[in-house]
Amino acid sequence: MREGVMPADPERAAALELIHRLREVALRLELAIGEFARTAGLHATDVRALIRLLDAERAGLEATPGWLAGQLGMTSQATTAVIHRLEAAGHIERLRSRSDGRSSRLQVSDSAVALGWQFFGPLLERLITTTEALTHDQQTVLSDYLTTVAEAID
Amino acid sequence: MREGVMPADPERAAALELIHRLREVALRLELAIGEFARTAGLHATDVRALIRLLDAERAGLEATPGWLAGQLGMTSQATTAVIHRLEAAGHIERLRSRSDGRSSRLQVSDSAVALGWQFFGPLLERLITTTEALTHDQQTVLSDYLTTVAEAID
DNA sequence: GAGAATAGCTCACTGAGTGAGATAAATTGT
DNA sequence: ACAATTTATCTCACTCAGTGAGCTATTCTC
Repeated sequence: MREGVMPADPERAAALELIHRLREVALRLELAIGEFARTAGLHATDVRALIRLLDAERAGLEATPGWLAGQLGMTSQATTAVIHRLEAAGHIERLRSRSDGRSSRLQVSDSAVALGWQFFGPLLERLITTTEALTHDQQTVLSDYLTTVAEAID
Repeated sequence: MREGVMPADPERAAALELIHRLREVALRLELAIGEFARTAGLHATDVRALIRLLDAERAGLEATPGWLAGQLGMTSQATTAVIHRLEAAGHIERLRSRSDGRSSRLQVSDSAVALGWQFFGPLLERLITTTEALTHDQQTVLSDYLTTVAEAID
């Protein structure tokens, strides 16, 4: 069954198993996002956009439509549509960028944050509990590993 | 800035940071899938379907259209379309299920595996190297954590 | 074996995302 | 200072992925 792809190297097999588990988590997160989108009357893309906008806010970056397009891996036109949808739903506000007159600053509204908190709150609490149960050293290992993986994907 | 969502509890803040990092990995994986889909002339959904089918094969499960629909979080009609696209592209084969005459068994073709290996191979090798660099204990911590997280999401 | 439930499909439709091209602000060259 | 170029975003027309309604065939239940 698919020889050549998974040779009988136990170390390698264990590493693959772990990577598959990580992918499994990624996939389930994506499904959760889709489910949330459905309950909120949004699309998965819209939710992903909101998440990225909140990330930008947390990191202190200025979120512009162009930046968002890059984050979503979509064209600027599609991103324009996403922004219009989110704006119409009252989930984001478009403020003028004072550094560049062509661009605009995107800001997530409090209502959107509350909505996300309502849906993802319980899950997040569970995850926090799970994470806090780890020792500081274990958390460091995890954090370093995830950082390395994120860079490897890019 | 968004008071109340992230209180000044250092333990909690560290846990949140870690969870955000995990989400970051999930997001980048999704982007990589989208990029692969584009180069292969497929859609992100199609690639996700192939991944799930390979997962099923690895786990020794019989992958039916209905099962796949559930895995993708989509309707059965949309899944039918996905299957038709993948079948037309020669990436999967439809075999008759002998346990249930209404259903069919989906099997990923060798060409699709080769295609995926070609694109994700280098990334996978990097990830394996990163993962193998960990001690056995560290791998166990990671594996357990990821398993718990996956269950928490469900 | 009749009735209910289940697995998958076709059809008609909506709308998300793309390509081509327009507009307007910023940057560069002279 | 001002024309030429580049950059950031948007509009328009179109394609096709995904949904809802409803059909057929097979399996399960009594």
